[in-house]
Amino acid sequence: MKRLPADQLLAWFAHARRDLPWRQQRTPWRVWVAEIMLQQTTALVASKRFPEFMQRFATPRALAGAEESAALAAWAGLGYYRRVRSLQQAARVVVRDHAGSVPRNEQILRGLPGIGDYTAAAIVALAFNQPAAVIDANVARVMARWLGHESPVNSQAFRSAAREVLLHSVPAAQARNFSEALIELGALLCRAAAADCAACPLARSCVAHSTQSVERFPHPAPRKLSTAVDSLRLLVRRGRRVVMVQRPADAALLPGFWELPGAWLPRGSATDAAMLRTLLAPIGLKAAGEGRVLRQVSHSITTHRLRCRLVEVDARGRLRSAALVDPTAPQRNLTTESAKLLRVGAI
DNA sequence: AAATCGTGGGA
DNA sequence: TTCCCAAGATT
Repeated sequence: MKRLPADQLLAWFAHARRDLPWRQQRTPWRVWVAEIMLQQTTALVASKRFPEFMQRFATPRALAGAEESAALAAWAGLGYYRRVRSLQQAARVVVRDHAGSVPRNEQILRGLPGIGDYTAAAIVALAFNQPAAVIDANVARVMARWLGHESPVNSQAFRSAAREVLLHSVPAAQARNFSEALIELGALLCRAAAADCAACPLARSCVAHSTQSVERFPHPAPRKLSTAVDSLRLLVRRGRRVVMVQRPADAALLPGFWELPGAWLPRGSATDAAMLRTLLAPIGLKAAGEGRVLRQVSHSITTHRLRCRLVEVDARGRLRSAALVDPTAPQRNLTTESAKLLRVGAI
């Protein structure tokens, strides 16, 4: 079987390696948290948030013992909040079943909430220097090109081919550097849009490069289309505070988060007095007048593109199922959409 | 197993 | 502005 040129890869990594926060004081817990934070999140964003999160939750035990709202607050703005909820659940399992230390076994790790094939392999390799098939989007792209594999990167055929080559190529004592080097190679050289083959230590043996077809691999995934939505958010003042409501605990989207009262509406919906009445009635309020638009921001949530308008409304009534919050110092976990509407300048 | 979950940043 | 991407997991 073809084998990746590990020595050349490691030599390249030795000088190209970026100095990222999670590569300092490497411990299993720091590796784990970093891998979760980096899921679908750029290294630039994660590097700004990682140090503070680790300071706040320095051990699995620290996170396990915290309130969920504190964990969410430390994750605010990173998105995919299920990640931190799962991480906290997993930390509790580790405290309960593993005396608070991160398991070294890939299968045990794989069974913890929020840890899939990639993250289990990454922890084993990067934290414990054990050989594993660490295949993230970067490595998948590198391997698809290097092998010239025609199958989609999420196919079983490609995955098993890549896994076999990786496990056959990884130097037993260099699992950490080898695995991290391939990720780094994908991030720095073998990028999706533009590959820098001239600098690549794998180019000599790369099928895509030798056939001048790097841009053909991997085959692009079909585009998911997004929906345009108008989000109407109401600003109802009570002195210095404003009315906020909490999303249901079983909501598919952002469960348990607080936000300004309002709704998502089909793009172009009328925002007349009747609409205000409909939105305010559930929280016991009755609008006086039509309200006025204070500002508009754009935001997107997975497949939805939101145009968010903040409408100030005078309303009376006895508040139900809602809370009064100081918008300059919100104590609760807000949706980013509402936070954006309140953040832009003073209201 | 295709659809869904958030967000910031760069092109 | 708009589009696309970024160290995936879950159902």
